[in-house]
Formats: sequence, structure tokens, C-alpha cells
Amino acid sequence: MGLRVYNTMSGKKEDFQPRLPGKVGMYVCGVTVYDYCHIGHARANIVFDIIFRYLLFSGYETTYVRNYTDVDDKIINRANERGILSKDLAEEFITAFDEDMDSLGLIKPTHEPRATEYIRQIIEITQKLIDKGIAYEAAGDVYYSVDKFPNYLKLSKRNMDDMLAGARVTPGEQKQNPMDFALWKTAKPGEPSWESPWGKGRPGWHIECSAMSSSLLGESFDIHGGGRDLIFPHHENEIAQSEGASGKPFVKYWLHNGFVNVDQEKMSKSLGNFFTIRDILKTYDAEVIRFFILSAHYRSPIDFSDHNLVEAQSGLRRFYEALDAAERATSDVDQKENRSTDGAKVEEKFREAMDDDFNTALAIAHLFDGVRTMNRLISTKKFKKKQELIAQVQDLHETILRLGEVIGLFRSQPSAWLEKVKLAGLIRLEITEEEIGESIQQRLQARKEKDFSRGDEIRNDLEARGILLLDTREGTNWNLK
RNA sequence: GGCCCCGUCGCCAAGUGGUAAGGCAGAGGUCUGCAACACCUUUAUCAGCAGUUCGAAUCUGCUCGGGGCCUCCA
Repeated sequence: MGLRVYNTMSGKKEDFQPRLPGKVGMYVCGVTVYDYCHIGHARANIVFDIIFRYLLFSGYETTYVRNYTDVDDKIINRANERGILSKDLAEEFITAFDEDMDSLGLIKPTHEPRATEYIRQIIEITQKLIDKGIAYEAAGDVYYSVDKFPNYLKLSKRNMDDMLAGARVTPGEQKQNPMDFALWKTAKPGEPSWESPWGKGRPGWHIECSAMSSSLLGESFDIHGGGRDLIFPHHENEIAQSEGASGKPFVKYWLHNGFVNVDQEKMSKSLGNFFTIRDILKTYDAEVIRFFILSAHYRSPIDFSDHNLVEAQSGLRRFYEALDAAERATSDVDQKENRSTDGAKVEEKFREAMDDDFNTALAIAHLFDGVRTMNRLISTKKFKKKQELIAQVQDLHETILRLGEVIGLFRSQPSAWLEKVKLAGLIRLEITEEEIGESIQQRLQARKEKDFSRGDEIRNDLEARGILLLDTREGTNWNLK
């Protein structure tokens, strides 16, 4: 059974069959660069990152395009507020976006075009729509006439009459129908602008995606993605523009990720309840964020909270503990040829889960099963003398790492990751590594003198402060409670 | 008002017609001087009601509760 994806257009899961066998073209709406990215952006980008990775893993030659919208009202307004050029503002936040995505461990899309690099194509499409009678000029603006596109609202499944009841007309706009939207806006003084057949101006919001996608992927392509909130009006308008201009079907599969909520409510700028990626990264490891996001299906809403991130961290730690143990258990053993079937089983289950509309939550559950099997094998008596078990562990270990890579997990050195999380936790506990070290020395001394009650006292004191002591053959270590 | 989504164990979360994955937390046990890790065992009939069906958490209707889009938003 092959890949199945939920298509917003049909409202159900469909067998995934790219237009050209073995090749996939995917366009995902990126960000408008006027502010730092929040956790909602993180989700959208991580989700499509793993979709991209999984398509590659499944053998599809995939072209992934993710754009930057670097000309827009919000950018202009923000730049004016700060008294800088909108171009410089855009540049600043493109850099910030790249840094954020990098720290979240995303792989680079094939192309990352900017709207302002495609002004020529935007003008071409706009002109074509005018020529076809689908768009019209009014005082330097160009509007798309939604009445001329019979399939308008087919993606969002709305009804024009109902929409009209709530539509608002901004004064100064000369729309024939209140639902019409701008393809080209005439420039106001001081705004960035480009020469066009309709005078100096700049693109409307939706047209840049039509221009960039058709330029890089062709007029028809396989997957178009983005957050749910882009379904209307953004994607609806993209369809109208692209299909109106080309006369060809635009996109085969529409994929939309769910929201990140805070206290059951959508995170949004207007509510002021958003968290930026950079803020969260001060407290939590980037991989914890990824793990948290992938522990739910991409279409479900997820609730962002401290509690949920801590839980995600616990889950991820379980993986790293196991990977660390596997590494240590097999490090001094030669790689054996005899492979086992455990890894193959995990991989089969993993693929099955991912094939079902990228069910990462289920896929991770199967990896957890692999972890348990691996731990069980390692704790078998005389493990190191049993070649068969060693081979099994090596196989599982390799499989978990390889499959983890497909969803961008387990990329760190286990011991280093565990150490990092441990040290990060100290900040919250207001205790230093040195203090702990001193206590350990005191306890060691007490134990040497057979003063176990004193030793336990030290252990209990530390435990009260959130530190657990671990006695091993190699000496005493500590961990967060 | 129109359209749409959701309500599964204490918490997170899969499952969307054949009789409830996984994680976290909890309980009991093995291991350990103690502890931790790990391992073993253990914990739900799926908001409610009424239908369809041999059979439903999964389909239909209604009720209750939560949320989203319709204005910028991932």
C-alpha cells in the first residue's frame, strides 16, 4: 500500500499519485517577513519539512518551493513605524527566519524565492488575466473579478451570497464586486513600487504565490501546502488566479496543517497569546519542540503549554537514554553481518504509519516499541556474550536512527543531548554543577567511612532540590528529578 | 447568520465499521546498600441520547460542551 494524503479539496484521503511518476512538485506558503516567527510558524514549517523528507525517503524526486513574501502592507507599515526601508526590514526578518528554521533542524527547500524577484512574472499573469477579461483595472489598481471564475470558493466550500453579506469594502477601492481582490495596487508616496502597464505599483497579497509556483514548478503541480488559515482567502485566490490565467488545473493535492492553540484558543497576534521560536528556545531544546509537534497528527490542533513541552522532553529523553545505552552496549563489539528482523519490522510499521497521511504520532509510537525491544535485549543476562542479541540491538539501533532522521529526530549525540538537557534544567532549579559536585564528594567520603545515614542525608537534601544521585560502577553521577 | 472541525484512560495522543496503539504520570514487582535507568505486570468501551448494522469510538440524527474560518494570520 502506498502513500495516501488528505486532500482539502476533496475532503478525504486519496491515493497519492504525482502527475509524473516518481516526481513531485510541492509549494508551501512561507512567511510574510515583518516579525519574528512564532510556534505556529514552527509547526507549519516542521510539518512540511517532514513531508518533504518523507517524500524523498519514499523515493520521490521532490522539488520543494517555500517562498518569502517580502512586499506587503504589513511590512510597509512596520518599516514606517521603525523609520527604515521596507526592503531592509524584510531582509532582517528573512535572516531571522533562516536562523530559526536552522535551529529547529529543518532541511533547506529546493528553492526559496522572494516575491520581489518575481515582479515581472506577476505583471505577466496580471496582464493575462486582464486580457482574458477576468481582471480589470480601476484607477491604477487591478482587481480580480471573482464572478468570472465559476469555481471560486471550491476549496473553502463557501457560498458567495453568504460571503457577500459579511464582505466589507474599503473606501477608495473601486471593486465591481465586494469579493474582488487586488492583483496590483497603485503605489502611494514612499511605498516600494515597480513600473507596470498600470503605472507604478506593487503586487497584491495572493498573486506572488501564483507567480512563484508557476515559474518554479509549472502551471500545474502536485502538492500545495500551508496552514489551515490560508484556505480562505489566500489559497482560494491563488486557484482563481492560476487557473484563470493558465486554463489548467492548478494543484492536485491541497494539504493544510492545524493550528497551535494556547489554552484551547488559537494563537494569534491579535490575541497577543503567541510565543516566538527564539523565546521558547531559551528554555527548551529545539528537538523537544519538534518532538512535541510531531507527537500529534499534523491536521489536529495542538495545545502549546509548559506541561506539554515537559512531557515531550520526557518522551524524547527516553529515546536518547536508549540510544545512549545501545551505543555503549555495542561500542566495543565488532559489527556483525547477521541482521535481525526486528529493525525491518519497525521500519515496515513506520512506513505504514507515514504512508497514512503522514501519521507521525503513530510512527513515533512504533519507534517507542523499537526502543522497548532494544532495552529489553540490552538488559538480557550476559548480553555481551550473545552475538545474536548484539546483532539485533545493532540493527534496531541503526533502524531507529535512520527512521528518526526521516522525521528529523535523534540527530544529536545521545550523551551530549542528555547532558545538555540536564544542565539546562539546573537553571530552573537554581543550583550549580559545582554545588552538586561538592555534595557528591562529601557523600563519597561519608560512604567510605561507612556512614550511610550521612550519605543518605546528602542524597535526600539534593533530592529535595530536584537532583537525583546515580551510583554506577564508574562513580556517582547525577540527574534531574 | 453561513461553512468547517473537535470531544478516546489522571494528562498528551493514535485509531474512523469488526470488538481500544504509544508516551507521560500512578500502582505492584525485578535489579540496586539506598536511589535512578531499564525490564515485567497493571490502569478506558470511546461527551450524552436515539437510530442504521450480524457488529460502531468509528455511519446517521438530535442534545450538550469546546474551537476555527468568513478581516491580517502558519
